[in-house]
Amino acid sequence: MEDKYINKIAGFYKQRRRMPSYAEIAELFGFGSKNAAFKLVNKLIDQKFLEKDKKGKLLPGETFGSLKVLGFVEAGWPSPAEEQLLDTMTLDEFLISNKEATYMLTVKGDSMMDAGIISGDLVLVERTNDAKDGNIVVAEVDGEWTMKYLRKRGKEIYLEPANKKYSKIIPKETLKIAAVVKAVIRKY
Amino acid sequence: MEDKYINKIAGFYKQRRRMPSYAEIAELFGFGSKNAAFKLVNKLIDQKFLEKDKKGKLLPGETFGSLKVLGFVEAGWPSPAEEQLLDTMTLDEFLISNKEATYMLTVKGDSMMDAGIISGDLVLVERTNDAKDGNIVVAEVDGEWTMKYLRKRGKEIYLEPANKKYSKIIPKETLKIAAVVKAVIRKY
DNA sequence: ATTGAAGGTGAACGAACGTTTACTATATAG
DNA sequence: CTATATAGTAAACGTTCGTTCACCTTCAAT
Repeated sequence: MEDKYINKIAGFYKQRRRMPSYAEIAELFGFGSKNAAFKLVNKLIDQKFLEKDKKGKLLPGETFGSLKVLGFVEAGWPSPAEEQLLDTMTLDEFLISNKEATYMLTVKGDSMMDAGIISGDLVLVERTNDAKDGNIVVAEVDGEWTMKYLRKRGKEIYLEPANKKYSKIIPKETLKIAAVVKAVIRKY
Repeated sequence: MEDKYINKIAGFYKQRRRMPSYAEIAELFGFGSKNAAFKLVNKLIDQKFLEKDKKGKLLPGETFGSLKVLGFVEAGWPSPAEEQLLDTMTLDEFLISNKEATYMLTVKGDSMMDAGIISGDLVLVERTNDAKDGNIVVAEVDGEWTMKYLRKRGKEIYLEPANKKYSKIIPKETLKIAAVVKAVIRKY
């Protein structure tokens, strides 16, 4: 019932990238008075769709721009009543810890196939200097750029594909690690 | 140089989930005057870090909460100068078209392994009624919930795993498709 | 029939808003 | 040295802000 209210406000937020003022909410719903908007908003706050600053500014509530997270659905799909209890989250916060240093790039080739990374996938990588053994890294080895597992065996450092077809790469001259892979994303 | 300015403003935005006013920006940097903030902001707008409403309200600029998107790094890592030219995007917008109907759930089992979906992965699914042949779907078949390829061969409808170890599932009684998989996410 | 929420209008409040103008100090360039 | 741009203060502007109060319907419960 109240869904169409949040939808309109969420629409405003999506388009304008900020929350509307009370006057704007009133206009949005065709109210003649800001007070009507004010009362509406207070109800939506009770229902956790919106939040308010200590300065009175509106904020998107918890269930606003966020995803519903299910465990696995062996028990069947949750009913609307159960949905209220679901955890929520935003993808950006979940996947990205350091925005400044995070990049997205496209995967080519099949050398990481056994790790579930296939050609066309997107990877989120973070520029960092402390790549650890076992991390998947983007690196420049002897002048060529690749994405492989990083292996450290004592002093020996080399790269290893996740595909039996290929063999490990031991740097002859230089091995420069540019970034480590934080997440893989495949979109259909 | 100017980085610390955006960082502070971005910090405010992250914490408070809205943009600061000029008075708040002034306070943030220890300015005694709103005008100092005003001038600062105009410079940051020139540099595309911020944007402004027609009402004068501040908005996060294009390079604000968004990811830098690289092609593939065969050409090496972009220099700071080249970075300015990179495309940017937010994950949420990229992955989610219909927030209301999108859920995230955890994958169990290895039946979709050959499609690059392994146990522990997260999948973004969208509740919909028009699943097409070839889609990966979350479905209830004869009372059990699974995630498989959907196959339609004329009138015949069945589910097919992406793993040679398993064989296709032809529903004896009921096949209820709850959602189709839109994206796969694996976090390290 | 009376009461009492709900849901709306309309006006008013002080405070905060974005913006402008005028002025000062401090560098930097010619 | 002088001119000029830069970065800041300070005060004032009209507007919009969130909020409140008084009032009017409509409709359901008592």
